[in-house]
Amino acid sequence: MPGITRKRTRIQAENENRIVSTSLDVFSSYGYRGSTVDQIAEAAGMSKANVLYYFKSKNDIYLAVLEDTLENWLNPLTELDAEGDPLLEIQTYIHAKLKLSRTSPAASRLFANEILQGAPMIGPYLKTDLKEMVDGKIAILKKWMQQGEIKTFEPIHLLFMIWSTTQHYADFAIQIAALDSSPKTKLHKDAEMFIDTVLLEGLKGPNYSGAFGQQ
Amino acid sequence: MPGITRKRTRIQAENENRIVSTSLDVFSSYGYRGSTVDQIAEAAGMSKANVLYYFKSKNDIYLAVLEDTLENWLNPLTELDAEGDPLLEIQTYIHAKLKLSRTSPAASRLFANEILQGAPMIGPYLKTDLKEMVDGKIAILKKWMQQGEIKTFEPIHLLFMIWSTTQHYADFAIQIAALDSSPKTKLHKDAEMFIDTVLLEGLKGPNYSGAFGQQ
DNA sequence: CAAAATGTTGACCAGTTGGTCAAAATACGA
DNA sequence: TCGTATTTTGACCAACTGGTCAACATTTTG
Repeated sequence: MPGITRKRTRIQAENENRIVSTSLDVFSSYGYRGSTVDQIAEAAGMSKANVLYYFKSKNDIYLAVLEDTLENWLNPLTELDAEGDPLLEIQTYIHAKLKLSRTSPAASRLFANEILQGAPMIGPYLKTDLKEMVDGKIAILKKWMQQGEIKTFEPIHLLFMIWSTTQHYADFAIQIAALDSSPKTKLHKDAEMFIDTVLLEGLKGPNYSGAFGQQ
Repeated sequence: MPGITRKRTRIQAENENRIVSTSLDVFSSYGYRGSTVDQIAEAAGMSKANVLYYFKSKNDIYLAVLEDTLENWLNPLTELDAEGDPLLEIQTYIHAKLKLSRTSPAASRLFANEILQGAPMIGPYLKTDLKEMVDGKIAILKKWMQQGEIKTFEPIHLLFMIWSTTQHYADFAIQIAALDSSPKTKLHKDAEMFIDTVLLEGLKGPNYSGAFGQQ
């Protein structure tokens, strides 16, 4: 049994990685309920029985995929630095999230699916670890507001706007493709320009004086 | 057979309505694949066989629910008026979408699920009817840009930002609840204030002179 | 190289699911 | 009230799904 053995063999490592990485595509496309172990097995190029030799249930595969993706997906927010220039920090965060949306749309859709279905797996994580990190970042935003660097508002809504706006390009890619035929590089460049222009300009507070110059 | 008879009887009308309206909750909570006819039957308070007497398949129920919801959900955009004050028109649209997100979160989630799964049902609609409407509204935004009423950018991204930001409060309600414990009325009021403050301010163009006054 | 450990899979199983059908129950018009 | 049309449902079916298992294949190791 792979789980109990002291050392992971070469084949174990290879196959577990293969299952997890190909499962991301499957789960993100069809959701948990909509994905079958047969689909995963075919995507990974092995038999269903073999998939279930490495992960004892479909749910275990799903958990492994979530864990594998979660850190990467939420990482950029940790970089938001209280000591940096406020608007530049926010812009950097936005760009990082936009880039993730472009390079890892499947990860975004995996989470969107999970949350839409009521976050049955990551619900507890949201209320503890994620909330803790978010609370820390909210404190930073509040400080910037008090310093007059950005406008004053309930800070969590800025995070919601950044998350929703950037993730939209991954989660609703099908709708976007139906409405806009421009190539993806142009689309994402335009998106970045729009968000920079509007959001960052709209955030500037009374005492703002930073890398963007006063207008 | 209910579909063929010339007149819909009272009972037919009642039951079909009941099935469609209770199915919205089911489909929006679990997605198409995750919902079962048994769940729908239980939610509607009748036997599965009876549900399938009124709709010949699960897919037909889903289509009826989508059709029933689609119009309502996309309606506010039609109101965006080329002759109105630009920022006021946009603000009105944002408020209408926020209100829908608050009063009909299930509708929002139904579409989010459908789009996430690749829009298998409404894909064609997106490329024709919706695109046509959106193109018309883009033309209005371009006019406002040329008049200097709002900043210049690729206009479709404003729609994307409004859609994503407002729908986020319905689609990601679970995550929001995990991160923010304030009552829903406060949450939505704060959201509206934030979006008004930041987005509308960020949109103002060089020649702007409207209901909001010059700052 | 041989035996022990690990890896692989077809066949199979039980539970679920979408959908059918005949028969019973109810509503309704004359 | 009675006969016809509509409504309702329990029993049933075939396809699908997650998961098991014994037998076979390959890799690793002494």
